[in-house]
Amino acid sequence: MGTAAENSVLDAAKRCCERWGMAKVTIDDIAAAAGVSRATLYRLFPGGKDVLFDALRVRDTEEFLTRLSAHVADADGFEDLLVRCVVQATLELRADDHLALMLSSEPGETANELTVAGLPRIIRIASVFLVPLVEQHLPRREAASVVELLARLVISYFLAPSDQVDFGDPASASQFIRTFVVPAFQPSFRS
Amino acid sequence: MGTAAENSVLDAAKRCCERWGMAKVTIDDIAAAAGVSRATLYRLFPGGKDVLFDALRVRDTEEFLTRLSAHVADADGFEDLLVRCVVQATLELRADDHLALMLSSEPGETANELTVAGLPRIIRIASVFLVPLVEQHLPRREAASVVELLARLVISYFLAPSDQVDFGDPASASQFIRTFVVPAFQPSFRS
DNA sequence: GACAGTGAGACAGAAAGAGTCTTACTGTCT
DNA sequence: AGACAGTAAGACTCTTTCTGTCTCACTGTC
Repeated sequence: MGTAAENSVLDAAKRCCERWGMAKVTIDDIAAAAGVSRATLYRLFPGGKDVLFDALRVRDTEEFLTRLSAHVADADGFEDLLVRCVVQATLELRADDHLALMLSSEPGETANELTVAGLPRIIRIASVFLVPLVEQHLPRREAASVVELLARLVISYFLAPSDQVDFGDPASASQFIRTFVVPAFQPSFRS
Repeated sequence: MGTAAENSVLDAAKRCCERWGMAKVTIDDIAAAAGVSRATLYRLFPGGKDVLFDALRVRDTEEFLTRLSAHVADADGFEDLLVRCVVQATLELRADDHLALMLSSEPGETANELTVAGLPRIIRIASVFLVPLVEQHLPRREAASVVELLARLVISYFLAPSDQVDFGDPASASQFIRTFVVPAFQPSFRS
């Protein structure tokens, strides 16, 4: 529970993301939507990304799972959904965002505190199998309507380290990064 | 009826606008969504704005009226809808776009061929009187969800000068502005 | 083989965004 | 009344993105 102004900003950010998608939202959009000035927004949050980070976080695992299953029902299948989610999230998020998300499971947390075992399997699976897929089909950006969902899903997974998915136990965080994440950002992948 | 590539681009542009809103769509978005290169896109259309112009045009008056009435059912009322439309469209469109629309009722048409009498009344009134208003109150961008609708409606009005909608005959342009437009820019409306 | 059409992407200039800072306004406390 | 904190507006600089043009390599057709 933050202040009224904080909640106003976070709500506005959420609305903006729903309307335009995370990648298209600007600070000015959020500030205008919240009815606050940019100065106020920067007083409440360190930077623009922090606003989105907080706004899109799914703190309630229950809510997250509910939302997930709702979308699974719509999709052709679960695996298909996973593919689409991670493809889009990977294409939408920039490298530094990705790493930031990788390296912190909570906003204030440092990379050292990361426990790889806490990372949900979906990310690992997706990272491993999606890179070649994307390289092959390279649709860059799809016109899909799941773009926003993806980013939320990925973030949700990262921020719900306590959910019961077994990650399979890669040896260490750095190995995980080297194995799955770094390749995803090779030139050929990014096209 | 254009070529297959043209239609592909126009469809893609339409989808992009639906997803992100007209103001957020880029040439690269459209090209990627259409599966064509930027070079091809620029060979088919003089510029990015022309793509949107063609994509968002409502050629079929019947379709336009159907869409309009659908939105009227959602809105608080018809007048409210009009106000929101013009407010938002004015905020979204930049001045030169506005003028471009003012000066051509068909893509290839020159300004000289324009017959002012053919322009639907609401647009003419709104365009003339809204610009100074916006400049004064300058709320920049609003958080409304009708952004996309607006642009389409405005363009639709321009391109369907023969449609039968009766605007209730305000006594004069200034009265229309005072009655419907000015209140829209009061602080209470904006939050 | 000429050739038109295409995708990829380099490039420069233009536009928009991020983050900081200054100014002025408003309400509260003393 | 005066100090003071919080805020809106927007100027400003620096960075990023977008636009539109161009070149180059590839592909299929005549």
